[in-house]
Amino acid sequence: MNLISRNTFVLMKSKRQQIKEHAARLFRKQGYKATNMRQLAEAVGVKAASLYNHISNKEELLQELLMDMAQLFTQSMAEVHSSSLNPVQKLERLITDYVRYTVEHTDAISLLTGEWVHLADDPKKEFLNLRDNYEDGFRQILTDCMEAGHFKSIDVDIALFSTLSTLRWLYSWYSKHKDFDQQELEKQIKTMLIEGLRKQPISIF
Amino acid sequence: MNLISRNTFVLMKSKRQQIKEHAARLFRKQGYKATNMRQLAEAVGVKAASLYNHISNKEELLQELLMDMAQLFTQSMAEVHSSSLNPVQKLERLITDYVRYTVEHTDAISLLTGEWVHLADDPKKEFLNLRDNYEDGFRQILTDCMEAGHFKSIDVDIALFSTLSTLRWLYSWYSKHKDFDQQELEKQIKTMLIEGLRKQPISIF
DNA sequence: TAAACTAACTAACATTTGTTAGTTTTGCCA
DNA sequence: TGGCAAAACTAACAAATGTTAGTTAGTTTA
Repeated sequence: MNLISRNTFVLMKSKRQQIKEHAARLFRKQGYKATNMRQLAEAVGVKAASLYNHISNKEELLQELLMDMAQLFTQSMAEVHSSSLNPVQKLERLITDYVRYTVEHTDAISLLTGEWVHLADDPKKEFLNLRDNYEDGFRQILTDCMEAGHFKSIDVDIALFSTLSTLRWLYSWYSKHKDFDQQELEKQIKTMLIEGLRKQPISIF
Repeated sequence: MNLISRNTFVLMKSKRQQIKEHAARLFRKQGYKATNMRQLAEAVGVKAASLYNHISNKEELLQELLMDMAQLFTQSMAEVHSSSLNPVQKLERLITDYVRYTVEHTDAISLLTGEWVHLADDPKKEFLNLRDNYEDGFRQILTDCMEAGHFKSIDVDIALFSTLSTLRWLYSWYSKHKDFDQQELEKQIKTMLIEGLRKQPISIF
């Protein structure tokens, strides 16, 4: 005992969490392979060997960062799936969640696009499995939107890929426009992705 | 002399070119940092030291692969810029070129998104400079489209980012759909990006 | 045929890197 | 205050990595 006095501040992040956040920032900037434990240690303000009092190895960091994010998306999809929203509303919710995750976890989110290749076989499978499930859920919702007559009937895989591309790249755009209001960003992305897909623009009604 | 007898086949690629292509494939699959010269050598069918008869160092490979692609885009933009097409036609041409480059140089194109971070300072600046110029040209054309009244007036930076996201991610989609006809892919991407952006869908006319 | 060049090979190098062992410091609580 | 656990430090390791040196075999040129 106890967290309060040991860490000086009541809500102070655990050392482990601090390490993960510094790791996310470095992995993003330099890539996982190009980031070494001495750099990470320096960022944390400690010697390299001391990191191992809090983590078991380097890959564990990448693994947890990726899985933490994957869990968020899995949860987002589960909530949307079990809701009673209509397809277009479901799509909007997914986009809202994606924008929020991007704003709240910019560094970790950025790792989702390319760094998972450095995972060992088993965690890689696990990660890709979650990602595939998310994509399948997304595809299903897009299909529902089309079948309900709300959207143009373009190839659903191309629509899916284009939509996810925009969302997956968002962290990069957001990093250069941190001042942009989150609500406004969310609205514009929805306009771009949803109204852009809609058979008839809302404005003509 | 001469290339013919030395290489057995008249149109045989130079060893240097072969190395670059293997490098592109490995850099894409594993990342630049995670690919070592012994792996590359094995892929080429030679010992690591022998590579240095054809290249001067590892980074040169990445540098040339990235610059080769950057030149393609720079040329594409220059041609479009000096053409007499209208803004929407210009946009279509950029998309056509992008799809073609992606199909013809899938591996090298994939490196554009993340691997440039591993360049040394000077080549990195050079690369990012070309990329920025391309983005500026693209932004200008989107702006022209909007001002000509062809497109919705959404934030041009968001439209730019969303469009480029789709194009930049295309290599990933294409890799899983190699059978998809290039012309058809081009058409669908245009529909998605251009008709999707258009104020009134063509279908209602 | 002799000289020159190309491109392969083996061996080895200096660094870098992730990680461990062993030790010391720190701060809480009895 | 003395004991204890957490967490820091120093030192060192084994492996991996990019690259160079020196050599050799084969091919082209003079």
